[in-house]
Amino acid sequence: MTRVGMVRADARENRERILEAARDAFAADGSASTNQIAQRAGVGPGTLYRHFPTREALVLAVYQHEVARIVDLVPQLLRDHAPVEALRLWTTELVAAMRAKHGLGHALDPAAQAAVTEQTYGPVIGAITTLLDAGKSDGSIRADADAADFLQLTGALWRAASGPEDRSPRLLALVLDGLRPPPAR
Amino acid sequence: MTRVGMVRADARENRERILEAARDAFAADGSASTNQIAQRAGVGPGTLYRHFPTREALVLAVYQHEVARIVDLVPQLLRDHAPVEALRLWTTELVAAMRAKHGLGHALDPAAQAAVTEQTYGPVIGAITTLLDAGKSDGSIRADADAADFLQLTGALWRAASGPEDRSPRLLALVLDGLRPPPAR
DNA sequence: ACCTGAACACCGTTCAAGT
DNA sequence: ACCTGAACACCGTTCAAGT
Repeated sequence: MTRVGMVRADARENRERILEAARDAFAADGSASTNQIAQRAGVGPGTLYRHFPTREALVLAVYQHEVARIVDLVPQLLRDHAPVEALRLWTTELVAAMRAKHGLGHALDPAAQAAVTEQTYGPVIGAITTLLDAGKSDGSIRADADAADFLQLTGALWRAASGPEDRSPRLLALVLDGLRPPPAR
Repeated sequence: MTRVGMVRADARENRERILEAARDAFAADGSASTNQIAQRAGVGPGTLYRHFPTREALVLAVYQHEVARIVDLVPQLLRDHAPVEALRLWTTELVAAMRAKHGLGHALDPAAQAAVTEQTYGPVIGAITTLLDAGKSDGSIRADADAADFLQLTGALWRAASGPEDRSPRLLALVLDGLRPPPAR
């Protein structure tokens, strides 16, 4: 009873091992070759190309995997911390990941970069919205705080993180202060 | 009487032709190969590498050439236009050039990108300072306008220019309005 | 001094042959 | 259905041989 969507176990395992090898290889060197990654994953180059039809597709998959991981952090953070602190920790994680993966971006032409943004924008906005809503509920974040605005500012953060000294924690603190409700009068 | 710094005429010509071929090739396709460029310039690959020891060095030279060209535009613009209009035209040119060369940036690792910035920052700040000073002299630009601030805002401009519709002219108009002196009271 | 172009090691990608 | 790995066209870069 073979069904559509049925995948052989070895194929699924190979896919996972290639993705993992790619993540490690890219972390060490953004310009790691597909053949190197295939070898590191213990598969032939043909197998890599069966799962990811171009180098770009592989890079994109690594990005999406990373974004999904960070988005999934939200519930745990909200369980363990107050909303503003959860938002601070989550944003720190996001900036660190963007910084680590930044070298990868250079391997992508503008079209591919647009694809990444499009694929990841929704989930990231969703995560920020959840975090902001938690703060709005308990009054620690002002009611008109906007997720898209916050993400825009986050873009400035990772540029600040790329300098000689990492000024991003200070900037992040500043932004978070700006989200606090105005003092009652 | 051979002197240090003496260069054979054919060498100088080759250098210029390679640079020109590289500029054209990169404009069409940021990932044009060095061998293609050498062929386009009518020289052997070895000649290209004699003048530019790595691909990166060639890309850097193209950038610097372009920035120098734009910086050199300033006197002409100030002769033909009022300071604020000169600044507007000059910035438009800079943003257009940055946009055209943006694909090139992707071919550079972060270290090389830092090198570009370092090499070009001084002259660009100089050009902006000249333009702002002209406006301060005739009272069309406020006295505390700062060249570094203006350049920072320009960075945001070429990001705005990369979107589906080019919002940069509107943003530039806004920034220029901000440079006007405060109304007398 | 400088130029040429064959050559090198390696790249992303393909595909015939296997299981 | 999926995997292997030799092979292809091309990349950035080098270097012996020419002028």
